[in-house]
Amino acid sequence: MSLQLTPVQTVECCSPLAREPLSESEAAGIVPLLKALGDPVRLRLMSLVASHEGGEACVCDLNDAFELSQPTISHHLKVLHEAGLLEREKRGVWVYYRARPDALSGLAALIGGQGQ
Amino acid sequence: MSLQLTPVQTVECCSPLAREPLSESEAAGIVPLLKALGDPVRLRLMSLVASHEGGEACVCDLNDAFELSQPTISHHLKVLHEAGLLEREKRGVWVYYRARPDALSGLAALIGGQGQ
DNA sequence: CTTAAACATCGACAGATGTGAATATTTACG
DNA sequence: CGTAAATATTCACATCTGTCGATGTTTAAG
Repeated sequence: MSLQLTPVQTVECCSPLAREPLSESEAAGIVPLLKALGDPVRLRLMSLVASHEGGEACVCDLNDAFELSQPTISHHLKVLHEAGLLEREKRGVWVYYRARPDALSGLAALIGGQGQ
Repeated sequence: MSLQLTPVQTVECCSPLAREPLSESEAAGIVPLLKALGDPVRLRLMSLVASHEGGEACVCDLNDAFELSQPTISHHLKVLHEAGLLEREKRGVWVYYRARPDALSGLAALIGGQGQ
């Protein structure tokens, strides 16, 4: 006779990434987020916006934080925006970027698990 | 008279990334991890190893999971290893990779905060 | 209408990166 | 020792990416 084992402790073990192999399409959905954050300027931009008072920051403020050209900062903000990490809002001549609240925590849950 | 406000709820608000702007050197320390995971093959490799029974996987198993050449997989494993995400152990002719337990959770805590 | 300021887009270029073919290295086995 | 298998390394190449200068677009002010 064959012994049938039911998977018990393996279900609630850890993060989705460590629970079972990511499919090709699952990976393709997460990679753009990691790639967007995998640049020192963009990671600092993300942190600057997220930690800024009111949860938003004007591009003019962000430009001053780096010794980079304005087009370069604009490019990085576009990448973060297209990845779904930053929201854009134009008010007058100024453009404000706001960190999407669930984007970072969602990514963190995928990578490291929310349970610990 | 001036009203002095003490920052109360702002201290334990959220992830380190959203609490205060990341310094240049802090970002430089985190970026290699995100860059290593910001590739679809490497993200799936990481997931394959982390979710594999025993927490480790042989390179021979990993090669079969992709339609890529053996040197390419070897290259990606090297990147993950040098980023500190995978441990290497050679046993006989085979090389086993093991997911470093705290690496992923540490990264997740930095990005999304461990509080939620 | 003209001008200036804030931000985005375009074009170009150097450097980084993913990939595979060829080759080297290490280990086990006769 | 000789051979085969598993993995790493080297080399070359096409593509992607970060950056900047120049220019375009939008908005406010005069």
